[in-house]
Amino acid sequence: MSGARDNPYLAHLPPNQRGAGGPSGSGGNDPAAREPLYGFMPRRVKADQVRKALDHDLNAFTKQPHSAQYKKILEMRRKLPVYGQMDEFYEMFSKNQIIVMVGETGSGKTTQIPQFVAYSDLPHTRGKLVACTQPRRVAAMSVAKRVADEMDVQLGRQVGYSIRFEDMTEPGTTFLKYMTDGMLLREAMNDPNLDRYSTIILDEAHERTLATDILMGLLKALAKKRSDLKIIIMSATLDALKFQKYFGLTEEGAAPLFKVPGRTHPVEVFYTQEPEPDYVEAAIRTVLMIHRAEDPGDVLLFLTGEEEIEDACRKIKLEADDLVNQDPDSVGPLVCIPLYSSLPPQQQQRIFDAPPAARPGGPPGRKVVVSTNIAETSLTIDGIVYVVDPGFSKQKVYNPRIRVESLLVSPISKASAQQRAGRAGRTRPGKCFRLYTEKDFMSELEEQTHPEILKSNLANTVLELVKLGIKDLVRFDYVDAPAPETLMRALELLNYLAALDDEGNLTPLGAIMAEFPLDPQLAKMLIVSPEFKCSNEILTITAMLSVPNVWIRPNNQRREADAAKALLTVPDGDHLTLLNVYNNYVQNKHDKNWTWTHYLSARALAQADNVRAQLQRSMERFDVDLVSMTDERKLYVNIRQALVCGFFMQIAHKEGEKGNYLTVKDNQVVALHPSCGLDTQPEWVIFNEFVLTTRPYIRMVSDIRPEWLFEFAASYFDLASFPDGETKRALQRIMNKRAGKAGGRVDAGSSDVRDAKKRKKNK
DNA sequence: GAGCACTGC
Repeated sequence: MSGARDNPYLAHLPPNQRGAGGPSGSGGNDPAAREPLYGFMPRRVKADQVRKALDHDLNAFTKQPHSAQYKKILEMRRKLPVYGQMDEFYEMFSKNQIIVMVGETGSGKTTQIPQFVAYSDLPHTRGKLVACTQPRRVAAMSVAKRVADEMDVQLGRQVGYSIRFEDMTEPGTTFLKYMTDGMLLREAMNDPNLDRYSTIILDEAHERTLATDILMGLLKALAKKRSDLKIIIMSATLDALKFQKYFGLTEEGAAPLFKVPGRTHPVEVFYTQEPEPDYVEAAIRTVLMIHRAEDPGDVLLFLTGEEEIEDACRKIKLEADDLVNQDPDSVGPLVCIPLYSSLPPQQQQRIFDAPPAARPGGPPGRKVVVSTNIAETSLTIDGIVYVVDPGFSKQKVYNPRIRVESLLVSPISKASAQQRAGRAGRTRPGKCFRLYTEKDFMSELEEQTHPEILKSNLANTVLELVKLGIKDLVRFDYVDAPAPETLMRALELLNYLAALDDEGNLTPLGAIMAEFPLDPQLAKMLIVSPEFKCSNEILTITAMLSVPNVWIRPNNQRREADAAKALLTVPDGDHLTLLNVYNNYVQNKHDKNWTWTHYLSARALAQADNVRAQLQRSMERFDVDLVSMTDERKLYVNIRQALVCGFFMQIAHKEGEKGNYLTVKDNQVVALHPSCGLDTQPEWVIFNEFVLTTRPYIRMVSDIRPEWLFEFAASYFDLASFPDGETKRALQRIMNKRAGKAGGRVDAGSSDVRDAKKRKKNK
């Protein structure tokens, strides 16, 4: 590849001057005065050239004069640690295809490195883009905005972002794109070579999200195929060596490491002398100790969940008030603010309030934020000087045997503890109080939090990988390989859903399922629903099942909330209730108080609306008809039949009269969740969720007819494969009764929808 | 008669 030929800025130069760098000085005819990128050769750019371009009167990418704001921001950028390493960066970037980069908080890597890359790749001259992925939507949006300001361009033009529901880019103009990792993975499904990109940067790789892990595997393979593609993996320090080894393209070689110092303040860490038997009690005690004895500065306490947090906030407030009552001069006023994701945004904003003002002549006030892990990565609170870390968080665990994900309060990792401590040093030197011993920290805590790929049901991921053309899932080059049983369970499910054939190849149905941003069961149900003349309703139910719980139940208004819920409940099943709630929501959209008076989450319902619209677009794209029927009784039957086509593996059978159910095949004893709206206890039910809390519950439950199981999921309900037991005997009785009657229907579970459509059209 | 760590498509 010839740099000179690719670079339009060199075209007007005689060949002997090409690549020599533009002549300096300014004269009327000096091309460098009109062209900031004069003499730049893709991927051979030096830091000196870039510094000159940044100081140029004209914007390198728009050719417009710079704004006054640009100069101000540039001064701030010059102070970032990463800015001082520009020479080193360009040297390493020019010589290597893959770089691993570590930079602590405040190094500026997320905003600066993609810009550095843009000056080297010159993607705008080659119809390419530089991508930088983020695990979270808000990060992608806010970083893109910041970088657009730094580059003095309008957000959505040269610099943009792409997240679900919002594509803030302009094809042909945008050359620097921030995006969620999941979004890039989606793009890879339709463009496996990711040809649009000249460089791909995976930021926050140490968080090890499912999407980032899969992308790392894909990019490693892609690097061998596309020598022009450069890759940068950005991570926290502790994981760097693992990534360097993983991305070493030769047997012994490791990818080079680029290190950027952070710019944070020191944090002094304290441990307890003895293990604490009750971490919540110890945490409250520590917060009050800080309030009495430490200098002014806000406190961040990490707890595990909503209930624990609300409880702790009440207790801290009570005890702090006690202190004031005993001796008004001893301590200042204290506010305690809870923080967790299901809190409405308005209440989340309270964490940014200033601490309470001191009483006249009294000690200064203090703000205490009591938070889940959301404050560890997703939200940053300035002004925190003290962190209290009991060392626990709720973590997802997956049991592939019974296909159940549950949440368990577990000890955090060293990496997580370090991240928490770091939250104390953002504005000035801070202190971190760990409510465990130093010995336990050293010997008991794991180095890293387990990556998501080891803790999740992989049905979705496996379908994506197969769609990406990965044939051998077991031998795919994972950074950390999931348990073979997890992969087997996923393959089995996809085979029963007819997304994969018996050889593990993608079926035409599976190819469509992969295009829907849904769990495979939901995708299957939605795609077959036109056959049941209820795709309009199934679309709504699918959207409602894909968003957080829409019901709000405040502790002090439980009865009112339950009464409001009863008004919208359909006794035939929770799925029909969801449909009813959505339809009522749409009918009452003009009434701003409607969601509030019905104890419904406006946020979740708006999200359902959004998801529904997106899914509807996908349906149109793949010719899945949007149909409905007028006979309501028949409609309710058909909806539940469509449910069976997706969730036939989640059936339970009533055992005895005590309200116990037994799940089919797995034979787990479960109960209907108390939130379930059924007015009777039907013999056969279909459920969406299995939750393990005080006892095993099934949630989102609807009444079904057992005959449907044989009718719509014959291959799964082949009784020869069933373990002996009451469930099998009950199914056997129904089977025998059916055999008495003549005829049978096609198993929709294994038929191909597109063929079915064609058959219909040919009639 | 009870929950919902956090993301993402």
